[in-house]
Amino acid sequence: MPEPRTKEARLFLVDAHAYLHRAYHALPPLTTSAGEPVGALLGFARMLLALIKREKPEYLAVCFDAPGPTFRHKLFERYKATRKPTEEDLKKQLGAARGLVEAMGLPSAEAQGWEADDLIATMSRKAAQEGLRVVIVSGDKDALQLVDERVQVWNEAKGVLMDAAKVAEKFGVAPAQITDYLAIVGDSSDNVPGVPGLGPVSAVKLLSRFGTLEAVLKAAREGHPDLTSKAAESLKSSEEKVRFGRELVTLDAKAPIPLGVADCRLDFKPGPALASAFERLEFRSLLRELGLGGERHSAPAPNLSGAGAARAENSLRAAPKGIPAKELLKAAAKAPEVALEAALLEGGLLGGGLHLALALPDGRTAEFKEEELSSNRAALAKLLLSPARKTAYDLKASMRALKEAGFELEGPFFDARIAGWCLDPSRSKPDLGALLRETLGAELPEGAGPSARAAVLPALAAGLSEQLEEQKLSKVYETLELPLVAILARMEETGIALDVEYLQALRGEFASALAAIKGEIDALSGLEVNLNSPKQIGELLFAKLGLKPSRKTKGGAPSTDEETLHELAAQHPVPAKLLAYREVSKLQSTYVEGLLAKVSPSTRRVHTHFNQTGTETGRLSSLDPNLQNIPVRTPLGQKIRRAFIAGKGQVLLSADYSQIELRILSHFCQDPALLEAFRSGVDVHTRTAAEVFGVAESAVTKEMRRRAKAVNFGILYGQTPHGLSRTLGIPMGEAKGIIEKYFARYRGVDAWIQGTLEEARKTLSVRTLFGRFRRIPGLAAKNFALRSFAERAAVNAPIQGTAADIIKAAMAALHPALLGKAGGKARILLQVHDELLFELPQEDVLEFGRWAKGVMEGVVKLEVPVVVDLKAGRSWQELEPVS
DNA sequence: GATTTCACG
DNA sequence: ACGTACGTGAAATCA
Repeated sequence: MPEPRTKEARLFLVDAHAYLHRAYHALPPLTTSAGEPVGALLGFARMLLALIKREKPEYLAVCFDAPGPTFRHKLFERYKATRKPTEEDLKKQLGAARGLVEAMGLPSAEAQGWEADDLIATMSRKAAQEGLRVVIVSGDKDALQLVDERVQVWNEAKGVLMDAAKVAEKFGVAPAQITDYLAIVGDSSDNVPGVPGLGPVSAVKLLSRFGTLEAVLKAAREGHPDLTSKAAESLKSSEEKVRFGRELVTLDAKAPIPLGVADCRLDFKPGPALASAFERLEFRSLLRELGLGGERHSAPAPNLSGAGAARAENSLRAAPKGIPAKELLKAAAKAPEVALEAALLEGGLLGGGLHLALALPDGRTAEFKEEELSSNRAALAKLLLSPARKTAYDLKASMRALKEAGFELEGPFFDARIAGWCLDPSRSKPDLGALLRETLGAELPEGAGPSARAAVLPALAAGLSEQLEEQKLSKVYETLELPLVAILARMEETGIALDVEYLQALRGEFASALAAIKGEIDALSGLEVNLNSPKQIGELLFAKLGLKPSRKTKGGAPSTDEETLHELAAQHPVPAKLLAYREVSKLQSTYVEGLLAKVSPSTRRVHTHFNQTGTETGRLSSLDPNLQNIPVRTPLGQKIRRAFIAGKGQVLLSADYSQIELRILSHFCQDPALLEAFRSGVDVHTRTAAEVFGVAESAVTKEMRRRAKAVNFGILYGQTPHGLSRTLGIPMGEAKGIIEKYFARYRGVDAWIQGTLEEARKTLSVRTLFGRFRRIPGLAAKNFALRSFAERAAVNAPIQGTAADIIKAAMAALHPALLGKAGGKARILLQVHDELLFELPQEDVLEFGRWAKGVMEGVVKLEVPVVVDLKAGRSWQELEPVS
């Protein structure tokens, strides 16, 4: 049925405490100049203002919990007992919020002995009866019981509007059944007990079979055949508790509040009461946005001085001003810089439409959608290719969206997200607002659209540039990171071909294997457990089969991981079967099914996304799907790798840096023995084995080499005797002995580690060979474990990070050929930390391979040779050395 | 959403 | 006496 055309008036109901909680945890602990905490209040006010601006509700009520106990506390003294006591700062602000809402002139409700949820239920019923639509702003599952044809629940944090259909889709029950559902499933945060052993799936099954909780309980009492005996027992023994739970989660729509629907009519005009409240709370940015004075700029920008600061201030002060697209394009012709934010809107079968926002440094902005794009295509295309600097937050995303819509983008570029990450790589989340606040001390309005986001970019870029300069990070940013953006965009767009038919056959093979193993385990153990559940496996192994748990997990449960299962395999046949099951199950779900689900129907290839700002060390990461962790170590795993193939007439070429991290270590520590090992070209692990175990290289056994290899890797990670003893499965004492011998033979390594730590403790940070920076605050920790963790990270980061620098520099150096400008036919598909994977015509392998090897090896000069190995073949699994 | 496990370099 | 290798992302279960 089509939606009614006429727009009905809507009542928005807001749970004040939920809003305040969200704001409290989302924002840093801001205070007024007098030290009064106001962070949550600022967020709260911003969220309310954003809601009003965006939704323009005809009616609104902000509902407060009353202080003091409610009927639920009397009902169940442990109600919410598991919740942490409210922090003192938040408590103060909860009290002040009522006054703030009043000053803002917004309708509000509160009733002694009642919770905000009950007031919302009450108001919701009243309004629905009077024919209004109701939108409850809440992330709380309890609120869903109120949903009906007129009432919806909006989960703002997730951006989902829940109606009856969505509730059914998400939970599998009707809104009227939500209380029964929650009573069965339970809710630990509200101390609702639930029925032990019954989870969401069982709850849905039971409720759809019997309709109501009471009917389910009755069926359990009567031993109804549709109930398993286990479920019936559990239900019977928790009958009283579950009824209690139901009462706890049931909202009471009979709260005695004088507020009527008519009282909630919203006529929001910021007036003097609001202005004086905001002034007292020192919400200057809000005052300015509402046009209520506050002409003084808020906090001075932290870490910012000089010309960049002035530029940033000036251009931020210019309020964003929307102008027609045509006009902006004309003005942009003379501008040195244009900021942009592009995205593809969700679209139909023909793909989504482009939505582009442009901003000039003077604050003028324009939005381009279908109409503006089609009537200004030529002028826009020209601007995007012009020498004006293109500034973005996540340039690669904008670049790809533009490309999809047929627009090429040419440099120079600035990417604020990458700049922010270079300055502090722990800042990895996509959050323009936080970056703006930390860089310029300015606020991005809540829910700012593309225009508003683009408008702050020129100022932000100026601030970031200045900081990059100050922190000596400009070179890393400009020479390693920026050139990578277009390369990664191209790699994502190219994708890699998958042998889909092969994978489908593999899916069948794995499915039978899984069923077979499961059958064997069931037979051996005499019961059925979910082999995917570590909890159930633990019960099977340790309770039923009586095996001895060896280690515990972080959460205190007995561990069932691979290492444990290997140990247990000596005692019983089941653990070995479990290991086999785990291996196949992992390959099936993550790789076979995971990859098949990601094959693009239009290209028949998979297109990963490279996150350029996702690690603390400078590496890339790959996601959706992750193509940097494709199996390789086991024969079954190699079957997965075999699915990655080259296109017709082409081959895959892999170029990987040999032992790059150990070579970097030798460069850093200048240890003569280690340098000599790499200069002589011997197998470094064999050499280490000979040194540590005091034998000739020719006398090194496989086991000796294996141990030496573990030691070499261990060094890169901040070796400990315990760690080595575990990876090698040898006693601690033996591991300790090996490490001591290593450090005695390679004295320079230990000296470098100690020197690196000493230097790092001074600045609480480390740098790579190319100058990439990482903060390591944990070095100052009092807690031993935290500090040790930080020390290992401090040793590892310069090595791992330098390796990342090197391969990034190589990619930038390969750039012209990769973009096909030099007539190159090779396309780069993937980067896997020390490996680049190309696709190219068979006949070009030798020539291109030699060239790429030369570029990769020559991009950095170390004290030891940098060596790249080439391999090529039809699939990623069948690679043969290229000579 | 947190926990556990496991794939890679 | 502390509790361990460094860096990632994804799937499944369970609360």
